[in-house]
Amino acid sequence: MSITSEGRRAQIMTVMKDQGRISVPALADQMKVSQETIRRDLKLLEEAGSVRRVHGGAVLPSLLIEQPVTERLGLHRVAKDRIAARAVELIQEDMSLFLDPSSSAIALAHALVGFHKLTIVTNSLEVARIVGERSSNRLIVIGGLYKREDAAMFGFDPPVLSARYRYDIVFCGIAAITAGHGLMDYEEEEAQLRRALVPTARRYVILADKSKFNCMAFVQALTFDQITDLITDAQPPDDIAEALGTAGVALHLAGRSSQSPETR
Amino acid sequence: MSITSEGRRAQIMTVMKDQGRISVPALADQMKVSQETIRRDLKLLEEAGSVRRVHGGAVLPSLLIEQPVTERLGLHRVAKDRIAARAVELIQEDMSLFLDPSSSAIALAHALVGFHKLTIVTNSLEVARIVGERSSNRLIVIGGLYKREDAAMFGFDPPVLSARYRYDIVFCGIAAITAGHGLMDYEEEEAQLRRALVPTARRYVILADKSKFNCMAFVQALTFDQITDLITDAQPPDDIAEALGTAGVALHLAGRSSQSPETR
DNA sequence: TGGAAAAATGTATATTTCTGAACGTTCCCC
DNA sequence: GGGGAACGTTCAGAAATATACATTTTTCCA
Repeated sequence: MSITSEGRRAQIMTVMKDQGRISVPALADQMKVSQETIRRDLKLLEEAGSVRRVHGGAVLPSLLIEQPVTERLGLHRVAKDRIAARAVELIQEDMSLFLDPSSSAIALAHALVGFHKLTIVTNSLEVARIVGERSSNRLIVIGGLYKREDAAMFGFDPPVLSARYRYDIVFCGIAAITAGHGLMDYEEEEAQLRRALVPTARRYVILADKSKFNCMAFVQALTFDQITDLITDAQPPDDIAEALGTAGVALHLAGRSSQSPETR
Repeated sequence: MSITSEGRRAQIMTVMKDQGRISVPALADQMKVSQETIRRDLKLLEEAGSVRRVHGGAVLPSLLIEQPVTERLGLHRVAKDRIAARAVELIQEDMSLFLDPSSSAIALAHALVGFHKLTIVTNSLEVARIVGERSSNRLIVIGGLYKREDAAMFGFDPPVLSARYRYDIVFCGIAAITAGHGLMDYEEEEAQLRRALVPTARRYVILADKSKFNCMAFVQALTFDQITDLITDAQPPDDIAEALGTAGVALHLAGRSSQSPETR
């Protein structure tokens, strides 16, 4: 069947995705190798993040994610909340908004409870849940194939459907920003969605905490001149600030200062 | 089923989320391990914050008890769980299923965690959330305008999209059943969806607890000869049973017998 | 094409982890 | 306060894993 060790590991992943979990003896029997070899394979696959090892075998990591999705927001939660608060200042009743599947957009969704007459469009299951449960705004959900990593729907509909609408503001998160490469994502599908939204947006707002500056991701999603606003929580590096200025992007700093300029 | 201890704890969590509380002896009996092992599992799960231990067993921590749609599920919860357990018996790996936005379908969604290779299509946000979080099955969400009362999407897509697919089984709840009027809904949109699904279904299964018999609703959604199976928790009245028989609908009774016997 | 180095695999043994039973303690209910 | 059920602790056996080393296979350069 497969002679190389690499091929065997690929086979293991096939079985894993098929069954969700697998035991070492079962794999050894199936692959006609010793259990030790299987353990070495699983060790490698674990280091690659493809599986999670447990006593007796291994399971797919997705099966173990049990924390509520609200927890996943946790990484730069305070920063995202501040950014969301700043984003709310751009919103007025009766506007139509698009929220993408990013943790920043989830934070923003939470902050929308004060509004009642917005039209909110999203392909994020989490954003839909929050808006659907907690506000009286109009909600339109974009369907498609569900991607577990993003907790969102992709595939056939997003490009088609989003082109049907015109948004007063599109809110998107982003994986990475550099002066040279613009705005980047980790996955092509997300990048495609963000590009498809460009012509539909009167105003295109990127939500990005400072950890996104000057790191890299795989896919170039947007250039600076395709967006209109960037909301972040710290002054970006000089080269990025200059690129933003050249492209005419409005920079909003979210922080204690911008919360209430008055001494109140 | 699962040999690993990790898998057993995952199973315990499944039972927990299903029933809200569980006793040590019941779990030991169900998992075929000693009560001591169960106590160790519960200890670990408590440390992880997944359950709260009480004398005699464990309960879900109050924070994890969902209120929105699960509230509705509470009404005839035990019956719906039994019906879901019976419905699972009709399902096999690799099947394609449609789940509608009904509390019965939500109960069924919870019961699908044992499967890994299903294709599940739904326009219910709640079903999507459950399937998306807790299983590795393929999930396709139908988009549209969100209706708060149903926690589901309706409007432009359901009739179009559902016609794209062919389902091995369509599972639907229903508001009311009488011998004379067939299967009824409260709202036209739900009825439209259920009618639109008829030509796409190889098998059309209605999930209905006994409280649905001989009450009335506004919209006639389906006739008996449009469905193939009815799963319920009590023998229906004679006239309905006769109508089902005439239309060739298979009647499945879900009861304690088809469940694992509980000492409680 | 040898043939040695490197990688992969198998085997043996030590170590860790898991499990169940025994026994003493705690808690609940009458 | 007492009986019984539930709980925690400890220990030994079993299972799984890690480590060390021998053996085989592959690679690749002279």
